[in-house]
Amino acid sequence: MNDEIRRNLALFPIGIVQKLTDLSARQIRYYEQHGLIRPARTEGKQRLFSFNDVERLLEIKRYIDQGLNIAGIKKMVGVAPEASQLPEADVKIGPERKERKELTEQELHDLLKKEIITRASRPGLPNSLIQGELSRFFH
DNA sequence: GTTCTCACA
DNA sequence: TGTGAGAA
Repeated sequence: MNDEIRRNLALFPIGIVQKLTDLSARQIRYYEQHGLIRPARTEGKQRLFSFNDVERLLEIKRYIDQGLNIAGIKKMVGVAPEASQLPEADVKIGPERKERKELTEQELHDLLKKEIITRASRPGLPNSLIQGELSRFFH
């Protein structure tokens, strides 16, 4: 499984993302409306965020803290005009899987660790997580 | 229990 | 942006 796929796997429900980013569900949904992120959806309409989405939210959060508004952030992050509905690497979490696997704190840490390790081993760090934000993941 | 959408004092 | 209603 390559990084591209792994980074785009929709894994987290909005609740997890809230903790990861310290953003309110309201804000997260609001940013989605403005095309800043485009999480996948389960058949039940629930949002599923990928690592890429989380990173982008952290990036957005930085700009918010810097006093930028949505309009300014759109330019910074680069909002794909008609990308609001583009199919993203989706994950099968539907009827066929009776119980949606719960993401425990431990599993979450493992996932994040692996993700971070792969980035750390690649000096090029394209869209790396910010050092300061990184600490949030390791309590 | 969690998330979704929609609407508003 | 927050919050509450009503549904899934």
